[in-house]
Amino acid sequence: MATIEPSRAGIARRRLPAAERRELILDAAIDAFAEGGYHETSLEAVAARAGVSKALIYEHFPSKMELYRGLLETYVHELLERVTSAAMSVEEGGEVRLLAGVEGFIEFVDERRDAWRMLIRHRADDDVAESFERLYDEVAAMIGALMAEEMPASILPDGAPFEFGVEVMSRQLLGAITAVANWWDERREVPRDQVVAMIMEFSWVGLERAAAGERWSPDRGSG
Amino acid sequence: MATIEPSRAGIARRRLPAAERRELILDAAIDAFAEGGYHETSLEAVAARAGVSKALIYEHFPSKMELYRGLLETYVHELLERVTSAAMSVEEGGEVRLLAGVEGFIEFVDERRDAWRMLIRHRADDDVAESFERLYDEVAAMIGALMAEEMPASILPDGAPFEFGVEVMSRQLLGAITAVANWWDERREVPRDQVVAMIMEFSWVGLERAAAGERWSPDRGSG
DNA sequence: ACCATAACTGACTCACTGGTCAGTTATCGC
DNA sequence: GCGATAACTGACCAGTGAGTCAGTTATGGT
Repeated sequence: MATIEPSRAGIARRRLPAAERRELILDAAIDAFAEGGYHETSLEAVAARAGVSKALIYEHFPSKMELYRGLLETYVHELLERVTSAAMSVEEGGEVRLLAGVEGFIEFVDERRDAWRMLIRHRADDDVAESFERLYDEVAAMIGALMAEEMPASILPDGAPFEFGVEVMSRQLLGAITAVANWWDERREVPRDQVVAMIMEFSWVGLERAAAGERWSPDRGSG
Repeated sequence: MATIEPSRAGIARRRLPAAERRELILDAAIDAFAEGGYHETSLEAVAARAGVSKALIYEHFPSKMELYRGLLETYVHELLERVTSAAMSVEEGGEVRLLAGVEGFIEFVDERRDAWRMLIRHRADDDVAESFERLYDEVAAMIGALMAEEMPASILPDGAPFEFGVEVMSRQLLGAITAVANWWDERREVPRDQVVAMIMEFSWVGLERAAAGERWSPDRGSG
């Protein structure tokens, strides 16, 4: 983006205060990692994109890994925060709350495109995968908590433990949302509302029935 | 697994016919890649696991990438084949067919644990990601085709093109299934049938309603 | 028995990249 | 002005890993 040529008035090229430079590096890093993933992106490439030397990056971050992980944590947190606060902002539970949460999620994907890509695309090595799984776990847990409020205690066949069913349900929901988000990422022309609607269409009815105590049973599938 | 020590009777240690050795290398490669992903797994490690020298691998495969991609293609194909034939083996459509497809999918995950992990875990670099996306595309397309048979022409809000809604629906389904499969991968004590039931529970009711022409509408979410 | 061939290997090259360090220079408080 | 300090860099190191090659040896067909 910003070519660091001294064209821009010639002032303020080098010697930024640490905090600012740090920010620029962070920006460059999101771009770079979103584009290529962790392993494919060399620190040199990040440095080039930020218009600084690789060595400078080490003055701001202890290692490539920490830089990446920091980014991850930040955005995992932001996504989580958005979904949670969106869902909590409505009084009612159930459908309305789910809708709010989904909207918060999709909003994040819409507005923080690079961040989303970085989160979802390449999970890099096991170290990072762990951070990434935390996103999944936390979001799923949150969804689960919301769902738990209004679900009967036995949505799982054969009376398995309660949280069990909720856990799996929320993971499926998250999986479905993620799938749509990724699809959407290459079809941005589809309006946001429609994306939300498609998610609700697929997910809500199932959850609603489950909440009402209706259960799918294998017997139904044999006639 | 097979330590190549000449302990086993001492016979037939080295000098296998090419086809057999190739198979052993392939097996070792699945294990290795499933465990660590593409980038984290060195060819040397694969070689060690197969009990041969790295150089020999190059007598069977042109590059690490080709080896990996070959594996991917093979299992993508197998998964696809399983799901398709399972779904096609039932006469009826709708729920029964979905059930069969899901069962086929979960069966694959169950029986080909390593292959599943290799497919899902680390998508490696863009080259591989492309192959991987094909899996998603193809499975989604297949599911979509099955769904299309019995869905009304307008499950998408605002009358967007037909395949559009089916495409997204099938992706959500696939996303949900994948999420459950990954969850299950660390909880193998849960019986297979229960996993299938949980998927049906979440997905079917939504699809069923959609098939019946019921649509979720944003209006519902405002009261 | 023997040799042509195919299986197989050790030891190498080469490129890349994370990380370091000694040194250079802008900048800011005085 | 002028040092002290903080921003910044080029050049380097060390580890790693893909891919190669010249050569060794088992094996099966005659």
